[in-house]
Amino acid sequence: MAKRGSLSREKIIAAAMILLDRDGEKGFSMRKLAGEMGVDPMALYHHHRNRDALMFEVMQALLDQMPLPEPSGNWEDDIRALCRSLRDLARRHPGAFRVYELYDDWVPAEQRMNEAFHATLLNAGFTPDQTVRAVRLIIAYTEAFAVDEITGWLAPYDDDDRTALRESLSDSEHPTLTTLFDKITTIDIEADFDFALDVMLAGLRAQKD
Amino acid sequence: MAKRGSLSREKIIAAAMILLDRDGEKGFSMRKLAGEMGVDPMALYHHHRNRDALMFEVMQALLDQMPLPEPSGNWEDDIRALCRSLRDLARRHPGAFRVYELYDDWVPAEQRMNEAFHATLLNAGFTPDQTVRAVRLIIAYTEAFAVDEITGWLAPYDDDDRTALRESLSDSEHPTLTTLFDKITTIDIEADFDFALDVMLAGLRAQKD
DNA sequence: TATGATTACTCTACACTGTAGAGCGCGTCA
DNA sequence: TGACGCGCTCTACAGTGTAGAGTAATCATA
Repeated sequence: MAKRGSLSREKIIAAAMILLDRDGEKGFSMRKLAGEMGVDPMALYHHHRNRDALMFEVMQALLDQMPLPEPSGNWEDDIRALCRSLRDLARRHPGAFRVYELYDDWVPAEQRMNEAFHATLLNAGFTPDQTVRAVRLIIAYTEAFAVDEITGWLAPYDDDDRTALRESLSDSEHPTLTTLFDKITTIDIEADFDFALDVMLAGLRAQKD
Repeated sequence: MAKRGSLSREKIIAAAMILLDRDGEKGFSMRKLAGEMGVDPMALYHHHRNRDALMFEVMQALLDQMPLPEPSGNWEDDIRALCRSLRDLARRHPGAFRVYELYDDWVPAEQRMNEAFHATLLNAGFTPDQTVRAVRLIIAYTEAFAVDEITGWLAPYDDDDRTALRESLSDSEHPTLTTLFDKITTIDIEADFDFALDVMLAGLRAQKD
């Protein structure tokens, strides 16, 4: 039997996060986590009601780790910084972030981040309606981008992917994709992210006037 | 024993799609599908190598059902129409669409849609780089929006959600969210989608010059 | 220090997943 | 009629989450 103090809510949450980030969301199981911690699977249930409850705590811990950059006075810079911080969080904890994205209630810990986004835009002079809608757009995109990034979707295509794509294209049905083949398969992820932020911020700027 | 001709690749795909849309991605299982079709679970494996292979076929069928609106000559209208068509597809097949979103290779059938998006922007005068990046932005957002919509994330908050949100907010730590409470909980989904498209298109327009 | 209560853990078991491998019977062709 | 093969079923296994009962270590009290 494992030592008495070997488990605690916090230790389990921390270990779950490590396992998630190492083996991915699909690779996670309660039994595996218990094995990792040298303990019987059911021991975990003494500290967390069930798997979902544990995942909820992991998400809280995840979101608590997101740094909120200090407001600079320039709303566009601030939005950029917030988006980068969110994206970085996903890269630091890809597994936990995936869990967060798959979860379909909201997590109280997101309110810290939400407050920052909303305050930035509202203080910049956007109307309440614009603010709320703009935040939904920006966060939805940034999280989608982050998920694409951590699942390897935005890495430059390797040889297998290139030939697979080539074979799925017919010159007659996909002339544009054929033309753009090199651009599509060579991904500059930083430029992509910057481009998207530029577009959204320019669009928002236009809304103000 | 079930009648001989009761199964076929296509019938299984169609039945899987119906089951997915009815019970959701989590509610789907091979055994349940077999039960639904009045057949032993293993019978399905005679027509599809395994669950993943079947899901792949479902995604193909899904994407083949997406109508591509005729180009109008106005690139902004065309992008709007494509985004609406993609969103409508998700609403018609929420379960299957969810599977598509969770899948982490691409599906050949998406190339039809990709071609339309890329052609619209390239023909509108965007550079190849701009075109490729803009399409990634637009599709990433639209799909994220569609997922949020079909998972109920963008429905107006009910009473339970409102009180839960209220309780997770503290006036001192979340002054902006407290101020915006009504706007946040009253979601006008059509206005949201239009707003996001307006912003992205305005941003893209600005990139052209 | 002895005794009882509580707490932290383990064990067993169940219902559910996907799917490998063998078996069985109908339909078609020789 | 006989043989063959295709389409389906049966059984079984390893994996999942987790309920419920059992056990042992610790703490509280006398």
